[in-house]
Amino acid sequence: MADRDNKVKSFYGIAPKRYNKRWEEKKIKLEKCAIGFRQNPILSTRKLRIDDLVPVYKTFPRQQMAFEYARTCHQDVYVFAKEKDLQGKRIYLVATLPHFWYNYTRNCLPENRNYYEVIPEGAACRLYFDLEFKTEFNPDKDGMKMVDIFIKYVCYQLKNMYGLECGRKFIVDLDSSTAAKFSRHLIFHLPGAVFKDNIHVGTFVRHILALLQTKLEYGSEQPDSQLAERGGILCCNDRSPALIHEDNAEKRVDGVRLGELKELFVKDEKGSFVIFCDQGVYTKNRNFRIFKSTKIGKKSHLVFSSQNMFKPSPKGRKGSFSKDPDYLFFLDSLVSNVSMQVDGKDVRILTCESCVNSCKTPSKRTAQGIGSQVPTQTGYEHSSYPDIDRFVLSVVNRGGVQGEIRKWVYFPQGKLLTYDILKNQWCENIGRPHKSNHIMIVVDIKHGVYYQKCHDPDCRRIDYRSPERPIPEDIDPLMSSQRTGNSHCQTDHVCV
DNA sequence: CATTATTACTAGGGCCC
DNA sequence: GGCCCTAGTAATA
Ligand SMILES: Nc1ncnc2c1ncn2[C@H]1C[C@H](O)[C@@H](COP(=O)(O)OP(=O)(O)OP(=O)(O)O)O1
Repeated sequence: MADRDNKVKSFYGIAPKRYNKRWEEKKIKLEKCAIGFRQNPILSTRKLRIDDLVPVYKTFPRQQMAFEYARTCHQDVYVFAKEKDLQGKRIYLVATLPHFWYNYTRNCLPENRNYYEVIPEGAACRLYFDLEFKTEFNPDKDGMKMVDIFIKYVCYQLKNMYGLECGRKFIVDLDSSTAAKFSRHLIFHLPGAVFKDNIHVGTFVRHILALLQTKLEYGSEQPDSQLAERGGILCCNDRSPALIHEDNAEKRVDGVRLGELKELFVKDEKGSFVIFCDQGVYTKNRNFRIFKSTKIGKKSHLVFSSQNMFKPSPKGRKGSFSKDPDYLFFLDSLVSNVSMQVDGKDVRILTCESCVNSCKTPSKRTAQGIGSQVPTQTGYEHSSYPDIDRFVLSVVNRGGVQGEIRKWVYFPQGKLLTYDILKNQWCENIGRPHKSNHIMIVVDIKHGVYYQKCHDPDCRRIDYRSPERPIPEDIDPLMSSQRTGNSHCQTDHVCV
């Protein structure tokens, strides 16, 4: 050991005097160099810092190629799409966020900022909304007020279905409105939670919007409305679902007046009334326009709206742009930029699955089949769920006829409550009432939905079931039991 | 060389009453 | 003729 120390010492030992002058010259030379570099920095626009990532910025003509490349990157890269022409053709870009931001803000003129985030199929993401309507067809609509009402309703449902407290300060609110079109993008930062992917977000959104319609129809004096649910899209032919009786307009669902909810409906180009929330933006690899981008050829860049109350937090942000408030805002405005840990805690993964899809298995599981194995409860007129009875009556009292409950049967195994209906024989399968056969309403309590079946031999042969529709969640025993009785495991999962 | 994913609409064939 | 199913096309975001 001592031997080695000596060797090191002699090697690094005091240099002979004759070398001192040479060192001095070198030192002066280096200092001159340093002054030169300081005056003419090589990286004149930007200094690379240790916190910065190795740059990744590569374009591809096909989305698939971009994702294949992204998979080979060992860093946190994102796929963006850039519009090439007015036909909607795109090129795809793989980049780390700081390098994307650098080129986006420094090398790209505002009119060329035609970029979209590609929300990857299967990737965890935030709750997001595309809210829009044409001013031309809705000259008197107050978009600002509508967004506030919409947010209140969504927050009510988040609390209701997932127990989450949300509000304005957790919501990135971006505006892209023009004289012709009111247009907003909302991105929710749910405290400690993200959705499993954007398909689950879509199921959640369609579910709460279908419930919204049920709320508006429920208790209406004019049940024979033109309202029609087509493929889950809220739509009616010629008028707003302003069917609320005065008595109900002041009713509140957790601070949202029912009378306000009808304001969320607008006229579209075909003259139909539709909700101003676009339900088409929840598909695989959906492009979603980003902060400071405009559609190609237009001049409506997404900027933070005057109503925005979200403040980006610089906590944990590193790199050259960590002090650029727009960059921090950009990071928080992305739908798929989520971390799985917040403050050392795992974030909840929210799911929302559609029963309509999951029940598509061709196996014939009839309500009767399930009930045959276990004892069922049965009775007449009133079941042990008076709220559900009332709801079923409201369903069969549409169209100017007064349906009645003849008999109910409860199948505990499948949590199905079936009602035999008198005096209303309307069957969706044939689009008109049956002449002699009666219909049934089946309430699936577990999934919070109902559908119609009937005793007609033709309908039975094909095991006909109408499309499932949600039952109002405030009379839904499932929702309350999930929240109160099952706190430790299933709270994140909702099947609708 | 190169948009993508999904839904709405349409036309034609087979089957039943 | 009416209804359903299917495949191909158009439309939409
Ligand atoms: N032709 C297309 N090809 C691929 N993705 C598209 C296409 N058109 C729209 N998208 C994607 C990107 C959009 O951000 C998203 C929603 O569409 P859309 O509502 O028309 O635009 P937008 O919400 O970005 O702007 P705005 O509503 O202000 O016109 O769908």
